[in-house]
Amino acid sequence: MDFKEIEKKWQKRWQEAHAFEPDVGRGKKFFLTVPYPYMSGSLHIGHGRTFTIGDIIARFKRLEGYNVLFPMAFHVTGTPVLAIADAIRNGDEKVLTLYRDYLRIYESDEKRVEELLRSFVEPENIANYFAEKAIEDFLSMGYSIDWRRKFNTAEPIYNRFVEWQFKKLYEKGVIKKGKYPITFSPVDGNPVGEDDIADGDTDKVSIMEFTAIKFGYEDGYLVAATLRPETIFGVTNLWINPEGEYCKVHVNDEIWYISREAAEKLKYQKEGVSVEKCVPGTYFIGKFAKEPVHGREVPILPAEFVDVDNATGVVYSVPAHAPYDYQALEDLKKDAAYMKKFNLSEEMVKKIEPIKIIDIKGYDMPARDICKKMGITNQNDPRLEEATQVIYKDEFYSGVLNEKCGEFAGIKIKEIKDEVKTWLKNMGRGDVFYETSRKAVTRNGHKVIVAVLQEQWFIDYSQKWWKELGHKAVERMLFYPEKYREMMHGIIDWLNRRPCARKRGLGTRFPWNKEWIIESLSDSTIYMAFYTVAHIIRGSNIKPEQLTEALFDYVFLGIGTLEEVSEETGIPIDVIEKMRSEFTYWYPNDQRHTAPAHMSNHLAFFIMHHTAIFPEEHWPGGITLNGLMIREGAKISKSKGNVIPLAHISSRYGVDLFRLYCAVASDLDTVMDWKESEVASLRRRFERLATILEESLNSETLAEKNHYDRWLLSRFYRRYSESIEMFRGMRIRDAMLNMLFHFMNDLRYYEKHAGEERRKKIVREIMEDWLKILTPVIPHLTEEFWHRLGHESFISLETLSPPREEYIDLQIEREMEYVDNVIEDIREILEVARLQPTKIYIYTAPDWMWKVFDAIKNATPKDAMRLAMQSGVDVNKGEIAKFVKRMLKEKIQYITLNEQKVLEREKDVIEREIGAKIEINAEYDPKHKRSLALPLKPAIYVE
RNA sequence: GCGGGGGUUGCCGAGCCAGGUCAAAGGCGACAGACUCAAGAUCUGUUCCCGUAGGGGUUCGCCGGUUCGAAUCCGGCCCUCCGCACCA
Repeated sequence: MDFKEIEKKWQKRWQEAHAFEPDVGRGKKFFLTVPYPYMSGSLHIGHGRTFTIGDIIARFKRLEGYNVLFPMAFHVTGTPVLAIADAIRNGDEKVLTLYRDYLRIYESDEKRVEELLRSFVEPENIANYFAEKAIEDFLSMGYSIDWRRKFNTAEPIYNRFVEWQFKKLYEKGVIKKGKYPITFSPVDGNPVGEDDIADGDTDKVSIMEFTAIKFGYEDGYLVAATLRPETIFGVTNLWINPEGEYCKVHVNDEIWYISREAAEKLKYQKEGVSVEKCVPGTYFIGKFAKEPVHGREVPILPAEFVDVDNATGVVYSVPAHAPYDYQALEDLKKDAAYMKKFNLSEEMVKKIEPIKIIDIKGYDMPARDICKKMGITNQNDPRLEEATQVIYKDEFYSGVLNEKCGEFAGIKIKEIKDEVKTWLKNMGRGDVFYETSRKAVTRNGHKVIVAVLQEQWFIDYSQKWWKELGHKAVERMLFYPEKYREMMHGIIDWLNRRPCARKRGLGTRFPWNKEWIIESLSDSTIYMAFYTVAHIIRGSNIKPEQLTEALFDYVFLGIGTLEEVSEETGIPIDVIEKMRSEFTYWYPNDQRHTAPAHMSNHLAFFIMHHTAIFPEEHWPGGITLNGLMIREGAKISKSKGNVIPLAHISSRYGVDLFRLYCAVASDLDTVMDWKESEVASLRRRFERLATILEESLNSETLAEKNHYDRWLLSRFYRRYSESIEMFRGMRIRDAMLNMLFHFMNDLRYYEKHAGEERRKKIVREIMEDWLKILTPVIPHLTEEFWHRLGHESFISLETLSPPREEYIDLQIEREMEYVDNVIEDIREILEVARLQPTKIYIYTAPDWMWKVFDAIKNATPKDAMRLAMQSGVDVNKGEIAKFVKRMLKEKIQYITLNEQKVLEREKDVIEREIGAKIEINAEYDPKHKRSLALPLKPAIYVE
């Protein structure tokens, strides 16, 4: 069979017939979405898993009789394609090579490749080209998508929709403006994300908030930074790096003294910062500054451990609780020459004693204790970092501020930290200084600092009413796997304010400030609603400017009147009515299927924005998720060179085979490994299926049914019925394993007993039902056979037949199981006893045993003996007791069965399997085996 | 750090949520046999250990607990994977 030809044929026929373009109002509906892909390149098999599962769900829902809408669009919002276009314009060889490779997936003419590549200097061209190719890819995968509704997120009509969304959010009071710290590259003049930072993916850079504490000094403040503001009560001195350079900085109307590096950073963190002059660190050493709490004069001392490029470059010393401070002070006290170098009075330095301000069990003077314990003897010992961590943790969780801390005395550190911070700020002596969690540079080697955006726009998710709505929605939704429900509750709790606009990128301009572009995740939260009307907007030639707030209010929220809206927009009443009815028919989005990576951003926003904007009946119905796809154990990535484009699936593997692999290779929730060896063995299985189906095409059905037929039909319809339930419960893998692997094993078993010819007939008997249950996963093959059977309709649009319960016959299945058990027992005996049989005798249990068995069939082990004795059989009590004990031990499940009859019937089969003659219940019993027989477990004697 | 998973017999991977019928599905691999000139495909059987009669023994990350009984429930420990805000 030419699978490729079959694929193409049916894809074309579906398209020509507009098979998957559903209209409003045909019975119960199901609206399924999968997030649109970002179009910066071609799609590969990793993406393919999610879309394929989505399509399988859509197709199964059609089988169940739903009117299914499965739309798709393209995401082009954001900066990546801009960066790519820039790189191409600048002749970046790596990017050129990458995109040349992408183009060669689709283009065979090298001249055309170069031509297209040159066009990619325009970001829109990249997005448009790959979006167009993605449609081809999706079509070639047999996805049942309604393409009439496609759009991309840079289109004016979509921009209007996003603007509307933001207006709605603004009305709810969740769009806000404020300051926000971000990682930033001063050289590039841009914010930097994880992707822009060298090793950012493996070694994350986070933003640390230091408390800057102002120590009175000359005409201003010497500003020390700390992560432990509560230790201010224990300050004994300040540390300055004598090798560093420090500057006098005007911060609005204040004067700060901080390191040169810190001054540079501060310019990006505060407004009104200017540097007056800089001097060497030595300039300050030996002088005094006033600590802010009591105004004590504390000396400024030299320390090499101070990093001028970390926070303000000024450190205040708390030798009682900070190991670095303790050790630096000890070092200094011992080094007379060093003190002399800086003209420090030895007496003054030696007088400095740690001030203990935190009481904690197990420590006398924490910093000293730990340095002694670890054997640290100088301030350059790298283990000081570890010591600091230990003390910090211990004090944070179990330390209590003591009487030296004024109003904060007696309170645990973890409860008081933030209050001390606020207290200092309110006194005008505390401020915030942001620093990166580690030294970082961009991929181009430019320094990364923390900058504070002064006028950042946010969506404020922190509001209580909103979170409550979010939780309520999550509670009502379907989640599969179920564990993600709890996770989503957690994410909603954690959501805070999120910047929603940036200065660069493609997308929608921010309605209240056109310099800003709405950020790419914030513009993709409720767009499923747009699918319901996109084709009407396009089909009726509605201009972007006609898409007013009033129009969308009417269509999506039912606010206003048709007449008013029609008058305002100039859109005919019937068109607006159509839009409104499309929306109300299709909404809510019943199921959204994607990957778990989207949980904490997109999916959370998806839920939250729906709850803020739409009434409850239009909130999302459910979220289903599938894990990542990897290849031969490795992550799929361009850099690894192990990418298989979706466009190559058809020729390299076959689409149905790929879809089948997606369905059965692993559960939805687990990582799926694309392994060539597994694919190959699945291919054999798939081709075997095709052969079996093909062989039955022209076969007659069975005129009369024997017990083997009844057995097979029973197995089939039981599996069929189970699989429908599995599909409903999103257990796609189990459903398919059942209908394919397990049922094909049944067929093999059947063929062994009933023969090949009969198999062909019985397959013909169940073929329509079999094809239907398989069609969501392997639509092309099933469509082909469906039509070869003479059907005119598309199987893709057929409805499942109800399982034929009348065929499900547990008795017949048990009988076969019984026979198999007998065969297996004989085999085991032959093997263990190493016998070459000449003849085998089988003895079934006597009638009285069956009577007792029947009496105790539902009994608990406790009651069994009593019931057995009361069963009224005329056998000696000891016999009965012995029998009951054996039965309890063997744990034989009760079924009614005439053993002798079944064995007689299957005699030929057993003899063939064993390769020896058998005799049932013969008088001959030389080894007295007959007495070992139990119901359903006959005694066996081999000669 | 915060949050969420997972550790099962050669490998992959079910089962564990609703404890017993679990030596534990299915696939792959391996071995033996049938078919074939041969190979491949297909089919049959075996694949934790012991066993000359259908039996017994030891397993489901480690330690302990609950129970008549635990891969399955509870507690602790070790290891591992994933997500974490301006990035689509």
